[in-house]
Amino acid sequence: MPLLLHPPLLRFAQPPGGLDLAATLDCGQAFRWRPHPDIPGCWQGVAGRHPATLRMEEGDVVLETPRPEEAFWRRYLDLDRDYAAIHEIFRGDPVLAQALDCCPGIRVLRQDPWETVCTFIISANNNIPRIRGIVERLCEGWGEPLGEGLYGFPSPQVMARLTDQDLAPLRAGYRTGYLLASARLVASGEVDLDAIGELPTQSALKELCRLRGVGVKVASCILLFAYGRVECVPVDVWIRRVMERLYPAGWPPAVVPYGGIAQQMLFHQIRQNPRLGLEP
DNA sequence: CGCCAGGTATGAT
DNA sequence: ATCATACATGGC
Repeated sequence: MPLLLHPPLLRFAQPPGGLDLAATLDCGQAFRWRPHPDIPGCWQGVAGRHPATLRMEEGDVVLETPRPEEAFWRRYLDLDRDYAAIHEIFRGDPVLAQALDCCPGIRVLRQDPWETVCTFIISANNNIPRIRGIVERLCEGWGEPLGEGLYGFPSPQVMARLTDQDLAPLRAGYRTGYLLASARLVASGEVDLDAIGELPTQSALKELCRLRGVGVKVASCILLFAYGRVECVPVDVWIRRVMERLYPAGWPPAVVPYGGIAQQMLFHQIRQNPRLGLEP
């Protein structure tokens, strides 16, 4: 069997601050990556309409993908952001220093906005394995075939024409209606996801909340995980507990501009060890 | 059976 | 404005 599913190779020199693929691709910000069944440390999946297999080699990122779209992947993996400098700031705070020891190479992705809208609508009051399953069935049913059993994420135009019955196989429950209503708002241009990228964070948040099934928390996830607004902090039950307990006055001032990255590290750490947020 | 899962929408104070 | 409750589904 070929080692390389997607022969054309793309290689990026070790980014500042490093990259931990497992921590980054499997930490609850993206739902379409899975460990390669045979090759340890290797991940395969789809970003938007771009399939790929990823692995690390001596600190470098190595990507197998049908077309070598370097700019796309550089942006997707946030390789141009200096995480080493951000880690330096986090080192000044005992809690974040500890989180950093736990997951040093975690990065915040810049995913496709529409895909992120949908995956986080689905995430509400749901668990991660089930979110994965619903997203997978959505793409297999309505996404563009990309070969090798992979599918792109269906566009808002395609989803806007679907019915409740079309999406019944997803088993998404009441979120199905939210997906369809949101697809129609985006497809009609009533909510403009490109324009939102140019808005100040507060206005962008408000605009995203016009979508069905999108409240403040989901909107924050979209700004953080699709638009690179790393100051945005999605507050779920876990993070709320941690913040109340450990940062009653909010982040240290130097951390504020990178609160979303700090949040992501803490979330990852909690998932590995649920103690952090809970006890005295 | 009841509880929970990266919440949100809705209607009542 | 704040607060309680229902909401589909599946795993434990």
